Amino acid sequence: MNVRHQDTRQHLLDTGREILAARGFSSVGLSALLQQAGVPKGSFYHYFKSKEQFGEALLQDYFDFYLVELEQLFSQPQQTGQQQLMSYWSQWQRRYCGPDSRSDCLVVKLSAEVADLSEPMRLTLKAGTDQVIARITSCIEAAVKDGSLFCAKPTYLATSLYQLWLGASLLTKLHRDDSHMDLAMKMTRQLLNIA
Amino acid sequence: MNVRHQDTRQHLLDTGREILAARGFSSVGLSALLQQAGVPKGSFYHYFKSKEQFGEALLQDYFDFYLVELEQLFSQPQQTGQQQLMSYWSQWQRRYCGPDSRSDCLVVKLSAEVADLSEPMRLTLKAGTDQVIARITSCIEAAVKDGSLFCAKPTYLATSLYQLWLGASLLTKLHRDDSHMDLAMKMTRQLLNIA
DNA sequence: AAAACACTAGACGACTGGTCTAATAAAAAT
DNA sequence: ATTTTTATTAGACCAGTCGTCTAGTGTTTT
Repeated sequence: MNVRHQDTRQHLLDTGREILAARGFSSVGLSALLQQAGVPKGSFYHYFKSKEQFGEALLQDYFDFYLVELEQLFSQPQQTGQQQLMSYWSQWQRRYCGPDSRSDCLVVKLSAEVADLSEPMRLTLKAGTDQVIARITSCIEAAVKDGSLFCAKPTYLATSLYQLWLGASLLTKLHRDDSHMDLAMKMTRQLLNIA
Repeated sequence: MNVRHQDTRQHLLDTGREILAARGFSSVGLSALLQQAGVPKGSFYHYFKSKEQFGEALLQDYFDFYLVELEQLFSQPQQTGQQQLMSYWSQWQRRYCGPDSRSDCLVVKLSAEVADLSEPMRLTLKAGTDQVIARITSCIEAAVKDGSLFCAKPTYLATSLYQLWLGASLLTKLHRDDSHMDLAMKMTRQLLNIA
């Protein structure tokens, strides 16, 4: 395994994430990607066997990163489970607001477009979101155990909250303001019984 | 205003809605649309000045139709406000399930893709969803008045529910099963305090 | 009967799409 | 040092993109 090989490959994935998060999958051509990455066009098919497989790898890479980040957030020992949970939603809220309106959540940006377009990409998104929800669920369970939260069905709560924030993010893309994120936060507090 | 003029134009919009709901905006070429509609290419630019403006008209047409449907649902005098509301979510649930997996909700399908691509289309989607949420809100208000529902902030509730169902629909596109719709329905009942 | 208008036909241009083959550069092996 | 193998790139390729344009067909209106 050449190190430069991995470098270029990762560089393409990083650049791709940036562009796809802003412009979607179909409307981004390989030439745009390669030009921005500074990689010659001929090289692409050396690193990926197709654009679709590139998208799949990119999503996988995204979730790998996302889940590590989530793990860090949910394993702060000095915080209660409830606090850990809330810092996740706060982070989501923060990222989707402000003037840098471009969201970087690939789930929001690509799910609808890609689900009917590519089975491998759809399955990667499905597996990734399942893992995220599962991790949120286990954080809720921990919060119940440490007494910082009451919840009869952690799975349901985690899934519903994730649904809520996805929908709110979609509407934020239409509105370009904080209102839907703010409301999602309000509703989240309510569902978690936080005064 | 020629009647045949409106016919062909409407036929293009109908065909477009079908195709865009399945394949998105960017990945659908005019030729595919025109071929399926049986309309020659030369005609397209007589009715619409660009693909973008076509998309805008299509979304407007979609919301016009959707809001009429919603109005019918919410003006059944023999039903309580709560029942009217629930039949809306039931309809949403029904449409997104079953083996005909292709959802026909353009908000779910196009919002993320189009928001960063076309300002006119983004604004049409924004205005449309705002109207839908407003109509749901007024249904909730009616339900509060007729005593079939208790709710302190109808706007918040309507928006949150819409967010929830949007997110659930997105995940349904990834999963291709009923689970997320079922859960959204459970959570909806809970939020409306229905036993 | 003529002039005006509404609509259709599809070739065309300039360009971009993803993909692949053939050539080069680098590394390993002899 | 020379061959063999591998890693990487240049650019051709053609089908497809959106949008334009001219020529022609109908249909009204005058």
